[in-house]
Amino acid sequence: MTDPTQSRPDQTLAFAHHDHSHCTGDALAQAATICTARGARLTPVRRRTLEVLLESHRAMGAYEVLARLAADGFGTQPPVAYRALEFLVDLGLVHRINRLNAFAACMQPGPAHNPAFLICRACNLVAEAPAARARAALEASAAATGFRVEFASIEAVGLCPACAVAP
Amino acid sequence: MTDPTQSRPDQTLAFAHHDHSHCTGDALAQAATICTARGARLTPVRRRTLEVLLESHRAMGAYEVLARLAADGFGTQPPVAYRALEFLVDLGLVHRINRLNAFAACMQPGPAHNPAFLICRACNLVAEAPAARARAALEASAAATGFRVEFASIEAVGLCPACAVAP
DNA sequence: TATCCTATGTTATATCATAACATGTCAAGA
DNA sequence: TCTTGACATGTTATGATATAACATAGGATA
Repeated sequence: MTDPTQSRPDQTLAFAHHDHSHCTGDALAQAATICTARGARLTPVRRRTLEVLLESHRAMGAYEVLARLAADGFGTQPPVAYRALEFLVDLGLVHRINRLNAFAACMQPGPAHNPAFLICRACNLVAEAPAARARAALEASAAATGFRVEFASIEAVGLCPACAVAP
Repeated sequence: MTDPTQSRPDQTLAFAHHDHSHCTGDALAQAATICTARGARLTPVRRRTLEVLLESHRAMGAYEVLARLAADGFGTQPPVAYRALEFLVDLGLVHRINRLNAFAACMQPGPAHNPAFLICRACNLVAEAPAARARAALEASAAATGFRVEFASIEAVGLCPACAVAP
């Protein structure tokens, strides 16, 4: 069950080993498409911000992202990172992980993609998991109190398969 | 006059009008019981911290709590509030709302109480909703990737019944 | 090419959180 | 009773996260 070589549902890259440069390239290409479709501009800082997150494949703090941007010759002050991140979050290309005050690139950008996050407390990798059922359950529960859910964040902390084996 | 005009599931006080001083008293009494049972001390600062949260019935930032404590003659520096809050969170008497970087008193303290939070974006009230089903769905989804969930936070933002009517 | 909108950059400051250490309190055991 | 040790409370200082406000630059288009 924790064997990463087994076949699995296609919704998530999860924690399995995979050709990371490949999935990074895919996500970047998708990002460009989505930006074009929305009439938004994937400028150099924004693009680089997304790349940084895609390459690390984990949640990064804004200041950590900023350091990378500064090293690449972009601005050195917090708003540079926060603005790029906000842009990407608004387009659904990056997710904010509230629990960590951090940001992670979205692995399956697209409409209505609104996953749960699985945060490994040992290695800090963040994976996305389908959350449709959990959201449905939450909305039913909320509806019983008359509350109308507009947005929900579902974040789990635990151990990823690799770390569960060798903690 | 604890009269919600309709009957509802008993798990949550939710957003219905209710005798707030009454539920505050109940929660305080429960808190004392839980502390005793755990061999922990509900000291004046800790007790007052819980009262402040119970009275407001919404999520409050640590510095907001601190201001109240300082006004009541307790310490004036951040650790005073953060330590009391941490103590209460550890005992399950207070929840941390990651999305808001804030804290809210637990309305149904007790074992294995691990609700979802419903945050009204208009009036900032926070209610708890049963999350067992949503958690089960999340765990199933996570298990499919081999991830072992140890803790999950489920937070929804939206409109409470009152604010949905008169926004 | 003048103009407007957006993006990028800066300085300064707000907000949230914890490390490190000093003092006080209280109960258990010498 | 006195000592001791654990825990609680308080402080100063600093770290970490985030945004407000304003200046400059770039590109699209009337």
